[in-house]
Amino acid sequence: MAQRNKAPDKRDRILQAAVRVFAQKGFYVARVADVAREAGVADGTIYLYFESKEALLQGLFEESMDRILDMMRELGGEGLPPAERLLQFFERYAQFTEEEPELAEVLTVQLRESGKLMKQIATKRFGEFLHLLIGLIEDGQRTGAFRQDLSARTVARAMFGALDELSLSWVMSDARWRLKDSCRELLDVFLRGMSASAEAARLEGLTPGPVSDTSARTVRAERPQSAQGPTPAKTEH
Amino acid sequence: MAQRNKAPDKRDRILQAAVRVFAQKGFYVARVADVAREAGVADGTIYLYFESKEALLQGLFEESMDRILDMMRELGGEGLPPAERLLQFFERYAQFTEEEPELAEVLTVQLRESGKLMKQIATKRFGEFLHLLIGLIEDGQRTGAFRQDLSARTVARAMFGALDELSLSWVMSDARWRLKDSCRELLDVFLRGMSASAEAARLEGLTPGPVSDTSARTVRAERPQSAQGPTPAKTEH
Amino acid sequence: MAQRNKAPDKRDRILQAAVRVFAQKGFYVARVADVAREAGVADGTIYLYFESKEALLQGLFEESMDRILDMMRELGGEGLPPAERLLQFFERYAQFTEEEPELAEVLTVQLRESGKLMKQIATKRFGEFLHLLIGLIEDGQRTGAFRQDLSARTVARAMFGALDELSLSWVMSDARWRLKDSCRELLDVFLRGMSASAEAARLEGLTPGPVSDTSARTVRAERPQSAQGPTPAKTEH
Amino acid sequence: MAQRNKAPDKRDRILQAAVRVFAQKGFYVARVADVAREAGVADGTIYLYFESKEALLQGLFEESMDRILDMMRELGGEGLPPAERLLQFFERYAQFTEEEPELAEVLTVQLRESGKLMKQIATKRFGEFLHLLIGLIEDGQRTGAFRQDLSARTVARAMFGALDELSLSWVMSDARWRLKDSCRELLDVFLRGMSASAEAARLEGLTPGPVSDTSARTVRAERPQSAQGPTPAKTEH
DNA sequence: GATGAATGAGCATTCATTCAT
DNA sequence: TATGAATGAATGCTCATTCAT
Repeated sequence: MAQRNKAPDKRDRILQAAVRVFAQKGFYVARVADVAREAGVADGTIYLYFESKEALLQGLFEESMDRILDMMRELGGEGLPPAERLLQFFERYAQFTEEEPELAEVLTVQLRESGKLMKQIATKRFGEFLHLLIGLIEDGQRTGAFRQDLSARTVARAMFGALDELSLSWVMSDARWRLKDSCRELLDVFLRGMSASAEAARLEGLTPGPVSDTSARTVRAERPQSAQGPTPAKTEH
Repeated sequence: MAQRNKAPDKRDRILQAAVRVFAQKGFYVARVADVAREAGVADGTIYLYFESKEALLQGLFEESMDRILDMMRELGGEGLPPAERLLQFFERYAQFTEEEPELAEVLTVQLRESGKLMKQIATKRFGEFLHLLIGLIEDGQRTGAFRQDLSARTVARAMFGALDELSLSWVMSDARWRLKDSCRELLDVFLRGMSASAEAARLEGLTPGPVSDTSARTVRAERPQSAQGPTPAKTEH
Repeated sequence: MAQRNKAPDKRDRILQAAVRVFAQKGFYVARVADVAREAGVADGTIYLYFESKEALLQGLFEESMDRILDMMRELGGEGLPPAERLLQFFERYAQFTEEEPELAEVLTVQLRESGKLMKQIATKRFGEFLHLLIGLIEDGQRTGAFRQDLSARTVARAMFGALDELSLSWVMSDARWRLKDSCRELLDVFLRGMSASAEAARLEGLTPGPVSDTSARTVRAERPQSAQGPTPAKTEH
Repeated sequence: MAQRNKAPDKRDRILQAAVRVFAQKGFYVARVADVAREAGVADGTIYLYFESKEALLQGLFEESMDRILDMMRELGGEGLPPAERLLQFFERYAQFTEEEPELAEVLTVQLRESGKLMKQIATKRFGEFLHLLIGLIEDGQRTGAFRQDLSARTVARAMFGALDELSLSWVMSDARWRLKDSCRELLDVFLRGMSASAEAARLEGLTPGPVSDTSARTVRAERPQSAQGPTPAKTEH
């Protein structure tokens, strides 16, 4: 039966071992004995903390996602503009991946496989995660910073997919470029793409260094269709 | 070794059955006997056409990807503007997913898991796929339509990630909205985000219906910000 | 159903292929498909001539043994002394092995394994084979050439074992010495050992008790029975 | 990998069960499950002690041969005459067979099949075994007790073959005569045949041509080498 | 007769899980 | 709590045999 109180360090050691092993071999290929060896405990010990191999993955998933969710929830104060908060979101996501690539890989890959394996488990926390993004976008839409002809859900999902893919490709590649930079670049594209007024759509001030935005202003007039009517009809998920 | 002559229909039946079964249960959970039953053949028959369960997945992956790659390669004539060709790319991707959701699911999920299972197999064809996207973006950058301060590779990867995620979420949801619409919406965001001149970034003319394209021409001034200073430094993968 | 009339050449090709394949891989490791390929026929064709894989071995065994038995039966005229006929027996056996080492190997090895696999099949013909040897020895005993205190059956069996072992070791070794010479050498030992006239040949001093190497000759008294009658009581098989 | 510490009794129980099962059904026909049942353990338990079915046979072979080799190595003191030591060798071999007929059967049969299955494994220990015999014979040749015109290797191999065959026939027959007696009888023949002093023991009259038993002495001219020295040229293996 | 694609029973092996110590 | 030997159900794969052509 899963214990959460006693010898929490052992439980953690098992979880961390599981992260490493699952990242390296994949959940199905990894053996419980592999995790036990990596954790430095006996096979049976794992079953003192987790009911099954699957429960181990579930525990790993839940606790990791909780940490990520916590990290994401304390995004810079509510007062900050949505673009700024999105930047923080992206950067934290990148930072998390860079700091714990193995965990990121497990989450990234298993989140897919989970569609079959533990839909119910993942759904809840992933839903929350997604809703954080959706909320940020909707905030921007409310304040008028972001186009309102977009489905926040669609954009959020796409953002997550893009972010996740960059993250995965970073994790998979041995050569290590700056994931954070790529994420900023990605956000820049998204922000421009979502910008209600063309000139606003910049990473103004967000990117390090002096960036001028001068050409931005001239653009504004346009997006008639956004004015005239939602070019891309909001889509539902 | 796989036979391609004998009874091609049987080989296909097995592949199709594998798609259904793998989509439903996942590769590792699925039993070879499940595929056999679904295909209406004996267990052993599968081994007349594929060397192993893994080879079955590989065959499935390769042939599907080849079809997708073929589909993507014959994108509208070279003369069309990159934005238009990207739209076709997105639409075809969406259409493929809508038409063969089970196959899409297998590819989408396994492409991740493949990181462990069949990296070498997937890499080649997925690389080609990615390069199609990269090529389209680079074309746009060359013609001046797209910003040149972006890493085509990063954007392509992000695009794929976003597209893939939308596709997956569509596949996973039982309710079926119009994936193609979401993809258009997604492309709209990307095109605006990548647009060299803000005003040019439109889906104008791309979406069905009366859309004027006139403003497009004015845009070309080109990549001021890129000139003024690298807003988001190009990142590498 | 086994056919013995039509296309006898095909049946033979299969048998010969079986000899090669069984010799090379062993009966259990060899696949029916291996034999078919070696024979240049389709898998199914084998079953037109033999009821089963086991029947194939049986056929192979029976026909080979029949040839060997025929060869052994026409040993030099009845008039020849047993020793001479034994020599012919040994030489023919050696010759057969040298000429058809693969077949010899199959017979030699399978005759053992056959203890489990086809006791009944082998028994009959092997029994005949053994009886030829026994007959030769008994003839010698009758004529007084050979000691009568030996069990012809025991000696025959031992002879066969020795012959078989030499044959096997010859077959197994890549270097090819003259098997026939070894067999003659072997026979020489046996003939001396069986010789009725050799009064010197005794088991003198072999029985437990105080024995000295030098006293060997003098000791005889200690083994009165050896002196008085058949030293080694005839043993039964 | 095989464990030797944990529960040595269990490992032994498995080995003993394997002996019984392999003896009864033969290695290839026997199922791992049969051995498990016979040993009173679960199927999987076998794999805690042996890597594979084949490794089980190997372990069985090695440990048994080691026991036999040990038994044979401690033959009566070095001071005893070779004939005496050979007797002990034969008797121990017979005793071993009589005491552990099933093991003897497995070794006897598998030693043949091993030509294909585990040549490398068997070779080493069987080689040692053979060399014990060869050594005994060469000792006798050195002391002048045995003829020096014989290849010790050939004779040893023949001895083993004869011994093995007697052993096998004893094992195979349900009726149980005294194997030890047969072996003594066999040794008697060999000793006489190898005896240096037995002037009567000749291959006289064995060569083709008109030979009469009585004319033995006259014939010699035809086989000059037989007269002058080593009658049968020493043969090599 | 000949073929060889198809069959499916059968088995070695694995590994998540248990439980006596 | 912790252990790790033992368990045995589960499964990928093989291959002797069949039979439609």
